Amino acid sequence: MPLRQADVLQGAMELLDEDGLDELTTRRLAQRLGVRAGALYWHYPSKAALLDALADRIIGEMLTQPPAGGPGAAPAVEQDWPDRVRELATRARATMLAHRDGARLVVSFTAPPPNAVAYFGSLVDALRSAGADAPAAHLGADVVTSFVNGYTLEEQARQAALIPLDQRDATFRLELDIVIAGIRARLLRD
Amino acid sequence: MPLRQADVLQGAMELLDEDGLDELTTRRLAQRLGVRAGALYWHYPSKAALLDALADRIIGEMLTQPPAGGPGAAPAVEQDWPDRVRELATRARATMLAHRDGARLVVSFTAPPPNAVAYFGSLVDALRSAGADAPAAHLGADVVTSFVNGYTLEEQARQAALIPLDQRDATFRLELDIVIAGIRARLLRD
DNA sequence: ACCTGAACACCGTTCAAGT
DNA sequence: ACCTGAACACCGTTCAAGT
Repeated sequence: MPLRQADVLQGAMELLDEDGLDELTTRRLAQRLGVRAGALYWHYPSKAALLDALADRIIGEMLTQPPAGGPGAAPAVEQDWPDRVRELATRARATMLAHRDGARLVVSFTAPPPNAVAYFGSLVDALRSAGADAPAAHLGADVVTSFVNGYTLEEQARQAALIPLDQRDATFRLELDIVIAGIRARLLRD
Repeated sequence: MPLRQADVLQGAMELLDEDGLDELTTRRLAQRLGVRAGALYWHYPSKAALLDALADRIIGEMLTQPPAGGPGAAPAVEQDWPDRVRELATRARATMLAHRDGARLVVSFTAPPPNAVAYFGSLVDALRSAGADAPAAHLGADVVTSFVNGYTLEEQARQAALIPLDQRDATFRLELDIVIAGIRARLLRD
């Protein structure tokens, strides 16, 4: 049976995880799919478009459920905003680290794809729920995003396997808390 | 007269600024230097090594004079630590923006080259002078670096020319101040 | 010491033609 | 609708041989 777009994307994901971004060529991907390189252009207009779709798929893995009590939720523990921001930031980093060259790929799209917009929106919502107005929440979401991307990009580039993961986790957590403290001080008390 | 390593680096810098990182190929660089591609390998062992050198040269442009009153300096205004951090962060962003694909290139080296180490050291010194102990200063320098890199990378990627520069400058400044406020709260008062 | 010539093993992309 | 075959215009890198 013929290839569908989803098969191409799936193959690209597997090739990325196995061999990394530099080995993810149209020819190698085509070979893995049992097809010639030219065939890919029936499914995606360019390699760049395929990589954008791949980035968006990875970003999709960062998305969590909305904050707390939806309909039928226990009235229970409302997650406070720092915990919500920590959850989103932590998932973003973990997701990028889970894929070879994940940070490099995620940071390389040209126009923000749907899931990137959704992710950013979750961050904005968390800050609005804490009392920030729209411009402030946008600013805060942007600092968090920039920090997480910059941090993870460097971590992944320096093959940080030299430092054990739990230690890197702790450092990330400490630095993230600095950013959160800054948001509290400058955006939620001014 | 024959080419020297410095000529090759200079040519690479010019080609980067004119045409961007994707057009910076060994063949095009060689052509600009009046030489065949293979000749470059007498000066640099690989294209990656050349790009590392180029990144380090750009990072060198971020370095400023050490903080304040050296020998013979006016006893005058001692720069306080937030201003020093702001200066370093602002110069880093401005330098990356000044070169086409500057952020992408700076963020892509494998092992931190000399100027990157020096730059990071300046940031650490600024925080130590503010009373942070060594681990805290390191943490703080790292948050600033991650933030600046993540921010500038995205800014430059999204061809942010849509938004006027002075407005982007203002946003950067606001977000940087959030990071600085976090450092003050978590590293200089605990 | 520094470079050429020529090759090797690749790339992304296009497109007539096939089924 | 989906793919092949074959080409086009490139890559980075190596290395004998030239000067």
